[in-house]
Amino acid sequence: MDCEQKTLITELTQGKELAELLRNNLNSISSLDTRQFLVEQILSSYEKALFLLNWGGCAVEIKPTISTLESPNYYANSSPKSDVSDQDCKDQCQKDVYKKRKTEPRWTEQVKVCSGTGLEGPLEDGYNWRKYGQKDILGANFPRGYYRCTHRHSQGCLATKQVQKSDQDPTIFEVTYRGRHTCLQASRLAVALSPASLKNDKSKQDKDSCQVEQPEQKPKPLKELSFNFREEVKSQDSNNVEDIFPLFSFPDAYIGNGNEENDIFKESMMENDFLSSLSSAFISPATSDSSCFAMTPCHMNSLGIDHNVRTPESNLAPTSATNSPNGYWDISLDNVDFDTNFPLDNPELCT
DNA sequence: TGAATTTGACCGAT
DNA sequence: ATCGGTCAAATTCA
Repeated sequence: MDCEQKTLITELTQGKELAELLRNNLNSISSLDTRQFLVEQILSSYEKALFLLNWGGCAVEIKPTISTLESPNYYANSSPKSDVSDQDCKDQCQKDVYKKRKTEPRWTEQVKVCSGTGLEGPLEDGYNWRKYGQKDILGANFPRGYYRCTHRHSQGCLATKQVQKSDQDPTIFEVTYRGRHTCLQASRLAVALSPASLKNDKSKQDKDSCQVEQPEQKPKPLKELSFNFREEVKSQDSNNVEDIFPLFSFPDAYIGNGNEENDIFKESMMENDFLSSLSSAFISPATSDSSCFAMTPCHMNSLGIDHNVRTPESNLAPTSATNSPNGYWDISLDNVDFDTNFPLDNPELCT
């Protein structure tokens, strides 16, 4: 086993132990700071592990994030030339941003809309999105809507998604996600767990129904909690391991801030053993990092819901979780549960 | 009145 | 030159 793998296992093991520690702390009266510290440590471990998987090597470096790339200071500080005009710098920044965005993790989720429920149109995925464009796509019957995270400017979150009604089945929306959410959308959970929202969960989609350009996503309850209103069909479309191991982050509400809603959350977690399911839930690429309530394909299977997996670039060619052209996807969802037996030393995973 | 959406223009990739 | 993705001014909404 080489140094790379050892470091990787060390980081993942550390992350697991920290997570267990955090779980124990949830039952105690430990301070918020303690729990936040644990969360930060967990995130740090996973970030390092992801870096190793992405770039290899033993030395863990800090690669610039998108937000830092887009920061004017980043380029100002990184450019050795002082005589570069502002315009040149701006142009270069723009080019690099485009390049970087092209390398963002990307995956597609298909959302089947159940007619007659009053919930036509893709339900929100728990994040707040703002529409920034719409395009007619060559060869497609329906336009494609472009959405970015509402917190793009306030928190520098660069997650985006594209929503397009399927040509084959207009009841299916193909949602392509790009980039991870780096924002903290605490309202997602707080709202979701409020008794009122749970009571009135089915709601307010009427305005947007049956429009491709519809999925207006203002802060609303987590629909993953009522996933029976839709089927999710997910697919992988990325060579980026972050799709498989999306950054695991807790919104504020997960961490706890002492308010009533959070108490409800904690009770809910204890009652339903939510934490025990997080390890599998958070690997759901379609819901990315903090969508801990999302159903993974495994869950869907367990519920007897069919799912197909396909990639846009493969032109709808059916594939499976274990049939990916890229090596990372060979880590099938069935195998990934952050079990201590996770086969990191399997050479096949590194091809 | 601020936030969200619409839509034509612009830009980079191919 | 064309296409997909993004920007940003205008418009609409709450």
